Amino acid sequence: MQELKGQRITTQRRLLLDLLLHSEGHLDADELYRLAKEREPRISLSTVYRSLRLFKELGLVEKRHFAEEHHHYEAKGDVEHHHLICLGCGKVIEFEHPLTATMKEDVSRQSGFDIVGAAVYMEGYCESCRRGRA
Amino acid sequence: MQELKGQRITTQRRLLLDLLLHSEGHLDADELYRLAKEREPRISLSTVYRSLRLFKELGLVEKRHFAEEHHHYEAKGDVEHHHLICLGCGKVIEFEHPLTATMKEDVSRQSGFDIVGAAVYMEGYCESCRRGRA
DNA sequence: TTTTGTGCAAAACCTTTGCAAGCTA
DNA sequence: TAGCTTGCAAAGGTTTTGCACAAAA
Repeated sequence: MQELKGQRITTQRRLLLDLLLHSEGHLDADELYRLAKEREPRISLSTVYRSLRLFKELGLVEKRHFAEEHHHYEAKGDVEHHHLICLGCGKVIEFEHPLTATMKEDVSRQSGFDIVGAAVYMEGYCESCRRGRA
Repeated sequence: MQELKGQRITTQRRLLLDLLLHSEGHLDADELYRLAKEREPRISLSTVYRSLRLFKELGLVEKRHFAEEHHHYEAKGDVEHHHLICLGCGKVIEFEHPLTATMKEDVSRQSGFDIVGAAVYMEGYCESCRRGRA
């Protein structure tokens, strides 16, 4: 665990990072806090928030803003992936798409920005929710 | 102003919608509240929140979750556009891109979703911020 | 031993809600 | 007039912060 460049490696940080890496993704602060308490009952919610901010600054996790609610955090994987959210049941599906790279280049060229990240959110209704609504 | 299908047209709602339509977009609730108070000093923040929720339900505005902060609201225009945010100065640039349509179709076909909306967020550093950092 | 991180409690925010009074249709 | 909408104040939920103690380097 060299990942915390310069920052101290504490029991709490190791535990939280571990939970983020091994979870299926999309944890919010409170869910992470509850999971962490199972293994480390004295951990505090402030520590969870402070660690998440640190991890984000170090580029280890990403902070997502899904449709309606609060923030979700997800450990950064190798491939950039995007999110499709069902407005009916809230299910989140991840996908990749080759065109995002092209889009990034185009936007970068047109705007003069140095683009460091791109996120695509799509929303709609999944098959079962659509059946329920029809 | 037929836009409020069935809902009552009040001074407050007319004012808020007007501000949203004529602003350069990306107002948050508090900014909108301050603008509205200049013209209607007795308006309350609750009314702003209630109206924003209503407008959103009617499809008149969109709620955006930019990089770090709280929600921003933007009147829905004719063309779907996306956002590029400068991590240095916070500037928000809007852009359109033809490939999003293709992407929507692909994702819809692969997932079986009926996709009703797509949003692309990119972040990076604009030219002047990049110069400052170099 | 020095510096950084933690837990706790309190504060700061943003957003929603209950209720009596006001306004729209 | 009947019912929806408002303003106010209070509550709710999430996130941040101050401080004394604990842990890491």
